[in-house]
Amino acid sequence: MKKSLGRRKIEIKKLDKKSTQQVTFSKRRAGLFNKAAELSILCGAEIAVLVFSSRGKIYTFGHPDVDALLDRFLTGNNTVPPKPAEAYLPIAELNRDLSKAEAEFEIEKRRAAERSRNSERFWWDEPLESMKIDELKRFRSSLVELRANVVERLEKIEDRHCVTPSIDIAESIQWPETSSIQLAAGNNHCLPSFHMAENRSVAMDWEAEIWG
Amino acid sequence: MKKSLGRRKIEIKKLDKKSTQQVTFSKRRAGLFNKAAELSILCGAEIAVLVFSSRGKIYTFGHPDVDALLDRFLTGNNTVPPKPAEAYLPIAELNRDLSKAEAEFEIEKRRAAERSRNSERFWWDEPLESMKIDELKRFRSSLVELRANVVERLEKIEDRHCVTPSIDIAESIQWPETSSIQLAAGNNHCLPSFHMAENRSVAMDWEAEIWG
DNA sequence: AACTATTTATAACG
DNA sequence: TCGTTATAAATAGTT
Repeated sequence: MKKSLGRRKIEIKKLDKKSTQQVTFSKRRAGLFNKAAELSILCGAEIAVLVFSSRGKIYTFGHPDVDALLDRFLTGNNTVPPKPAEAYLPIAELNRDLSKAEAEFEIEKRRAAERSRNSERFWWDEPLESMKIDELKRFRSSLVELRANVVERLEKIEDRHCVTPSIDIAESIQWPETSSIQLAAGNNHCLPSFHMAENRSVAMDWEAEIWG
Repeated sequence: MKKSLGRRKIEIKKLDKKSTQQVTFSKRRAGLFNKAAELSILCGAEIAVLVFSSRGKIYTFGHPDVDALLDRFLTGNNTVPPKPAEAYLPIAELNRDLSKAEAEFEIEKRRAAERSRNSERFWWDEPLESMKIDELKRFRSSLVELRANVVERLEKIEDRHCVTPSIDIAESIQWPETSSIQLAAGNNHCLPSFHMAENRSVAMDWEAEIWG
């Protein structure tokens, strides 16, 4: 007899139920750190992982040491085989044939910034094709964050009370050579409830607006 | 007939064979970044992952932005991350610019189509790894979700504003002060993974994924 | 870079 | 939060 249905497939989108999100956050954070540890051991890689929970709590994993890795990353003191110089050069330097496009893009970007400044449009309305890929990722992230913040802010207004943002001490994982991996457990605070839109026709209108 | 023995269990220790290590590094690094992306989306977490290969090559994953997260971590300024001022404009202005933005968006799309027709390759047309395509899929669904939710919340707020005039909604939702737009190009720490290049069919798949 | 047989991760539940 | 279980997802070895 079945004691459980077992694992079910889920869509990768923000979990609406806070309890589920909490559990999933703990489990997957542990899984992520474990994957990072395995990768570093198997391949001799050095890895730092920083995780900020939606409530601002920090969890880190680092081998051999988070701060050392961050310092190495930020100062560029990456003295082992020098990374390709192009990795930190402007895109325009990558391919001369694209210089014209690059210039166009820069101009378009300035225009966009100007428009945003004038409130003629919003940053999240920028044409997607004018962004490079990591900007797309940042854009997406901003949207997700925007949504979270709008919702949270509206919750505050509706509930007529303020929520004090918490500042938590980082729970860090640093591990000595060849030791077994320790995973820190953390507790989360409640998230503002978040409801999916029920008016799908409106959603589809929006979708059509963006995706044509 | 068995075409392979399938996955074998391995001990988590440094891989001795270089070729194996390289392949494993690529596979698991992609897996790690994917896990990080899923966790950040599912739980609204902000995550930065830095990976230094044994040869010193740097790969990073960041949500929403590696540099911003590192800065947050190092400065201990672990409050709610700053958002573009535009994200907090009065609600009344949210709807106003949509049609204009849509029109501009259409123009931008046509320009892109034109470039495409001329076989003018741009750096953002470079084919992506499956992982990044996956992220873009999630990006799109996040967009749709965001729009649905914004619309829903605005409708709710409008109703409430009529019923309970004790709170000035528009003023409450506005953010005090923020400076710059996030659209400006930052460092491109993920560049190594953008160098895959030269598979046009994949690029077209990616474009189709976005423009549907 | 594909392909599978397996191992590993994890969603739902108690 | 912890344990269980069934299932989804990742991936080691091979081609």
